[in-house]
Formats: sequence, structure tokens, C-alpha cells
Amino acid sequence: MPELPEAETLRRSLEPALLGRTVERVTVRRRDVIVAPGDPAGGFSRQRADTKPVRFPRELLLAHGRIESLTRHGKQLAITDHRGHAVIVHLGMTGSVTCAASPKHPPHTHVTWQLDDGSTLRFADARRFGLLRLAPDGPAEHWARLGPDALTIRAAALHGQLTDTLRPIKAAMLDQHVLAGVGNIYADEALHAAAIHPARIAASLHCDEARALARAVRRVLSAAISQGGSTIRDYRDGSGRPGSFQSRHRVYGRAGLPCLACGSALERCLLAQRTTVFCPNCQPSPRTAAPA
DNA sequence: CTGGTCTCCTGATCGC
DNA sequence: TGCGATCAGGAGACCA
Repeated sequence: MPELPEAETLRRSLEPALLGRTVERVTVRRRDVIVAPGDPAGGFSRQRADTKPVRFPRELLLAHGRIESLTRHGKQLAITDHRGHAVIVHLGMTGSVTCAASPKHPPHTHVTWQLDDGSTLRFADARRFGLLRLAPDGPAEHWARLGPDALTIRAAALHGQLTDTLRPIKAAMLDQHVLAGVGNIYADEALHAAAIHPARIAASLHCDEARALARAVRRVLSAAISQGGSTIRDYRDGSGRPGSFQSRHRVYGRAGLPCLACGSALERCLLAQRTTVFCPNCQPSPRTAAPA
């Protein structure tokens, strides 16, 4: 499931193929993966029968635009053209963006862009948790609602984001308005690396713990990017290549197996509706832990 | 306002 | 070998 490292790997792999290209034609095969200005917020509400999709000019989907930049904040990728129109890609769980000369669409392709060099950019998403958000004035306004980017998070900024919430630290880390880019996999990995129990109340973290956590988040995400991300099910970069970081996971997906640091059996619990794996020895449950 | 739960979706995997 | 049940989870809606 794509998180920040997968989005960044995708950005880097697509950038050389897309910069300077002009979009000749856009084809929408499924309207309901697009959130246009004026549409309800997206996600779940897209599916409601009582909401009618708003019409929008194809220019907002980059038609006849020349692609000028690919930027990322957290897990989201923005493709912006020379007019300043942006399409913000949310990959969700199974979303993918590929650029290829092949005329064959991958399964579940919902939107395609014909480029002026004969290649085709495609957005596909089997499970449709992903979406394309149209941002006529660029991604800045939408991204201002998100927390700081996790790849460069500083201890002071992280601590500041956590001091006023009584939620478990893991729930806070998964909230994109608190910290942008961390999902279930890397939350577990970073908490283990920082030796912090996932159920600790966020506001109870001390300065040195926030420092350790910020460093762990940056390190885990950087390491994952250097491995091309984690391919858990079907993640691929812009050229269709899988990542390999999944073999480096130290806790995610390893419940019941020995902790690679101390040998204790890793435990599983549910936090924020997410499967959570941690080491009961390396990440001791403190008095300030929330009930799991 | 805050935090917890529900819901969208379907491929992969498991148990019989 | 086949098939129904279960699991996975990003994030907005919804509710106490």
C-alpha cells in the first residue's frame, strides 16, 4: 500500500518521462475517481447516490497543458502544467500511475493522458480508494491542510504536533493532518526503531522521545526510498517496477516472529482500526498507555 | 471540538 | 481443485 516512499519513488520515476510533455488528449473511463472543485470532499462521499458529479473543463485535467512539475507532499503527488493547473494523485491502497508507449491499458485503468511523444500516462486503481483531485490553482492550498512532510520532519515540529492530543501516538502519526506521509507500515517500523509503544498517549512523549521518533521516521522513510519502496501487494513505480523494502521490514507483517533486536515474540494489537505489530520488550507499555 | 468507529472496494489468501 | 469466508487498509463521513 503506497505511503510516502512509494509516492516519492513514483515521482522520481515519472519526472523524466513527463516534464515538458504536452497532453494531447485526456480520456476519463470512470468519472467517480475524480474529485472536481465543487464535488463533495471525495472518498466515501463519491459513492453517494444523491450527489451529482460537477461538470468541469478538460483543461483542469491537464488537457492541452505542458507538464511543468511533479511535486509531492506526504503520500500525495501533484502533476502541474504551465497554466498552474494541477492534478493531485491520491494513490489510496492500490492506485498506480504509469507512463508507457504500450497501447495496452493495465487492468482497472480509469483515466488516461495521451502525450505528445506517443506515450500514455495512466491512472489505475483496482480498489478505488485512490482518487484524482483537480486543483485549478495548484496543490498548495490543499496541501496547507496537511501536516508537515514526514521525510524531513524535525523533532521540534513533531513534538509540537503531538503535544495537544490524547490519542495513541500511532493514531496521531497516521493522521495526515498531523504528519503527512506515514501509513500503517512505516508507523510500526518507526515506533519500533524509536522504542516507543504504539499505544502511548501522544502528548506524553518527552522531548528526547520526540527526537528519537522524528529521526526514526526520517531514517525509515529514506531507507525505503533507497529501496524503491515496499511492494506489499501490487505497488509499482511509474515504469512498472516493484520495490524491495518489504524484505527489510522489522515488525510489519511479522507478528509472532522474533524481534530482530531482542528475540522476543512480536505482538499484534488493533490501534486506530489498524493491525499493529510491536515488540513488548523493546517498546514497553508505560503507565500512560491507552487501552489497546 | 475531539476521538473512535464505520464505510467505500476487490485481489489475495485461507480453511474445508 | 473449487469456492465461500476473511483480511487488508487510506481517509472522509458520521456519531457520542
